[in-house]
Amino acid sequence: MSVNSASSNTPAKVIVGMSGGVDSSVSALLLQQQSYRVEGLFMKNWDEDDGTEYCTAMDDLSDAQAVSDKLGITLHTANFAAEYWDNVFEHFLNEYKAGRTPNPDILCNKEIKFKAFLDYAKALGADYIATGHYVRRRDIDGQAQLLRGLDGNKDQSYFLHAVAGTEIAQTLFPVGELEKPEVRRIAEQHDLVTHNKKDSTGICFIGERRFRDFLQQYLPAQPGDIKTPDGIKIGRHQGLMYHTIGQRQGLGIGGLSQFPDEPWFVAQKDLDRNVLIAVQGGQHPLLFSQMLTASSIDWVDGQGPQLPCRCTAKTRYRQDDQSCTIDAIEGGGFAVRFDQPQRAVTPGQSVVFYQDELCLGGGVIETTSD
RNA sequence: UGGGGUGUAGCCAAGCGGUAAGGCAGCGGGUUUUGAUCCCGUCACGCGCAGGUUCGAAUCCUGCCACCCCAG
Repeated sequence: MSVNSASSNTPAKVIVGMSGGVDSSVSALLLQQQSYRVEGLFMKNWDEDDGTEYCTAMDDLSDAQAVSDKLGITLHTANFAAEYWDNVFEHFLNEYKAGRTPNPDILCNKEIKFKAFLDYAKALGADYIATGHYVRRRDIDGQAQLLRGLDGNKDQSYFLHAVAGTEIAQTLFPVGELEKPEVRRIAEQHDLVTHNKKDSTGICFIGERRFRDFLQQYLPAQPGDIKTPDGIKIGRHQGLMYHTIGQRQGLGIGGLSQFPDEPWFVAQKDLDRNVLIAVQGGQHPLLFSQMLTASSIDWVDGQGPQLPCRCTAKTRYRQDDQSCTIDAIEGGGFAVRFDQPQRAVTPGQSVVFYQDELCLGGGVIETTSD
C-alpha cells in the first residue's frame, strides 16, 4: 500500500486509537517510522458508575498523552459514551435479561471503534485509522481481508470478525505483523512509558470488575433453585443471568453426602422455571455439544463462502481452531456441525470461522445440540 | 432419659495414643481486550463441652450437652 494519500502526494494521514496501552503506543510509533502523518485519539466511552474504585481511565489517558508527547504527535480525545450505551451496552443488558451471555467487545469493535471512531477520524481528515489489534489486513483485488495476527498467542481476529471488510480496508494494524514480546521490546527501546504496562483485561472501556456485582447494578436478583438434570434440588441461585454455561465458580455447592467430590458446573438455564441445571465433573456429557445454530452472521467480505463450507471455528477467544461444517438452514441463519463435540458452547457468544489465516466472519450462537 | 449410634473448618470426610489427610465451597493471585474455563496459593495452635489417665489424647476413661435411630 502507498504511504501517500489518494488525493495528493503528501503522506497519508492516519489517526491511531490510543488506549494508553503498549500495543497502540507502538502502533503509533511504527506508523510514524513509516512516514505517515500520525495523530492519536483517546476514547472515553464509559462514564464511571461509582467514580472511585475503577478510575483507570484517567491513568490510561495520561499514558496515552505521555506517549503522544514523546512521539510529538497530537492526541485528540472523544467521548462516545452515548453511542456505547445505546449500541453496545443496552444490547448487552438485554441479552443477559434473555438468559444469554453476550460478548460486548465484539459489538464494541463493530459499533464504536470501526464506526464511531472511524467516522470521527475521517471528519478530522484521516485517510486511515489504526488500532493496536493483533490482526493483519490483506488486500486482494481491491478487497480487504482480515487475517489472524502473526502472534498466534495474541491473535485478536475473534474480536474483529464482525467488522466489515470495507472498514478493515480503511484501517492499519501495525502490531499485527509482530509478536507481543517484540512489541514490548520496541516500546522499551523507544522509552515509551507503556512498555511494561500490564495488558488490560475485562470489558473494553469498562474494565475488570467483580462481574456479578457489576451486573447486579443493572439486573436485579431473581433467586431460584439449582437442580441436577434429574430434578434434585442441590442449591439456590440469585439469578440465572449471573451464571453462564460451563461455569464452575459461584454456585456455592459443595460436600453433598449423596454425591461424589467432583465440582459442579452450569449445564443449562431453565428460564421458564427459573432453575439453573448443574452437573458434576468438568467433562460431563451435558456440557458438550456438537452442533449449534447461529444468527446475525457478519461475513468480512459481505458475501460469505459457498455453503456448505468446510472450515475451522472458535466458539470463544483463544480456543484452538475446531474443524466444522457450516450449512444454511431454512428460514435464515446457519447450522454448524463440529467434527468433535465442543465444551460449553454458549448462546449469546460468538462463533467465528476461519480458513487457514483468513478470518471469514462469524455469528451469534442461538442454540446448541448434540 | 430404656437401648443403640453419631458429634473433626461453611459442607462432605480421613484419622483408632505421638503431635489435624483429601475433596467441594469460599477467598487471594496468575492466564485472558467478553462471560467462562484452566493453573497456583490460601483456608481448624485445634477435633461438641468439662474434667481425668499419660512424657504425650481428636484418638483411652468419667460426666454433661446436642442430634439421629430403635424401643416406648
